[in-house]
Amino acid sequence: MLDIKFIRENPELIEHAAKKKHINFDVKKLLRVDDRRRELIALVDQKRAEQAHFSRKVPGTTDTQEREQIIKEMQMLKADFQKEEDELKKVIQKWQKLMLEVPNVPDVTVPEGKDDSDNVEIRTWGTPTQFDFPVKSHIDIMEQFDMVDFKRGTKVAGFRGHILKNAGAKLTFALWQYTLDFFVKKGYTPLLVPSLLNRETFVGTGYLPQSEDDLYKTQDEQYLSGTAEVASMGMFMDDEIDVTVAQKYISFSPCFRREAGSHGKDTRGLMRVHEFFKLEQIVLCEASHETSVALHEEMTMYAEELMQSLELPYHVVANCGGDLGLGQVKKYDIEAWVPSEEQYRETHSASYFHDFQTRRLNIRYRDTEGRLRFAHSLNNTAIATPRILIPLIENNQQIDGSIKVPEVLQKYVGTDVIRD
RNA sequence: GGAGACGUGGCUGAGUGGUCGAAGGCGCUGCUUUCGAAAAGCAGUAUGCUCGAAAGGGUAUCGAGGGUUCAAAUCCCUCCGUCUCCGCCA
Repeated sequence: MLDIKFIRENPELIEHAAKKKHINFDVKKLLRVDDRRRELIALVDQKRAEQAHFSRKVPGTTDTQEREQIIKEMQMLKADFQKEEDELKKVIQKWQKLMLEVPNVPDVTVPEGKDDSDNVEIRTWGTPTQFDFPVKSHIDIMEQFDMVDFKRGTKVAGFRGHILKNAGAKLTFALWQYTLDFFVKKGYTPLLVPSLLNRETFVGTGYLPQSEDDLYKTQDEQYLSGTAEVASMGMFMDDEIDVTVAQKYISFSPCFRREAGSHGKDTRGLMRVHEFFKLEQIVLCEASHETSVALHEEMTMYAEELMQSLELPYHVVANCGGDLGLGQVKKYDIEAWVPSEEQYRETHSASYFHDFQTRRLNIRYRDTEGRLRFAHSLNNTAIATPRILIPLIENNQQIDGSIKVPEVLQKYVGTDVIRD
């Protein structure tokens, strides 16, 4: 959500934002509703003031006749503006609905484009792994070592179901523990948050009402979140927080995604599954663009550092306007090299929002002048399993069929090579 | 799942239809006093919307939403949450 005053003063910026993000949004319609809203507020406030003026006379009036006269007058006054009061209620509802649809303004450095094919590579690390033997996919390797059971996974969970076994499960636990330790050393506070959440938290983080189709919903009107970001931001809803020093959290949760728009995409393997696990970086900071940018770069750097420590070749792309969410100002994706596909695939996604989320969630802090302000929020993947297993296993396959374990993971896995 | 109690400002705690955004206390801020501090005294101390250049004005908000009424913290309904007891389960 943006500040209505800002929207009113800069309608052309919102228009550009919608265009750049390839989102349909009619600013003029919002402004018309806002004009009516303010008109009605002025009118109703004035009538209410009149009413309050008379109302205050009632208790001091002991004369029954006079008293009844005042009440009669007030009855007429009330009947007079009941209509406007009812309309105001409706207009405010309409206004709030539209306000939730206003896109945040993307940064000028965000490249133009309509989808992920227009994302721009900004740097690479490492070189795509070279093999002097036929490369196997993670599916073949993992099935060979009984690290995964897709057949029984779909038996119990349906389409995209999978069960991690043996080294597949061990590697996963190792990655979680390693990543948690990594970020705790960076000063992040660990959180283990729920995924089964109420609607408000999704509206607050910007996932609803836009992406209703992507979420699983329960019969109790709760939703399953696709990222720990939702609970980690929602936990501060309506709070006054301290961001003298940016608050940094490393947050773990199961994640659920319906993948409604991706039927037929990545149907095999661990690339795109309905249920997975993720450690997420969540940061709340003061309302300063410079601070947001600096922290955005920092959290991206940390993720890169983690990838480097795992010895995984990757590149970083700046997401184009059309690939940004409603609330995102700017986003970098980290994509790891996947040998079997001979291309980079997304493993991390780092974005900042300015006060888009905190305004919806009402998360504020006091600045040095003592004024209440909406904080800024950012988030980035720390590690997402099982997806990260794909580049991890494929890039580390050996000619003898075994899988090399990256050095940093060895103490967590308990071996330097997986061979049976 | 059953029975009951409760939800008021930063905290505590009054208020059961009318001059109540809300007494008192605590805390906090400023001033007075003091060499300084404490204590004391005085003053101030919520947030949103809206009008205004500002000063300031208006209005809304007592868990949330709806209703009754000229008027709701107070009455009615729904929901959410907390606590106590019982039951059930890990």
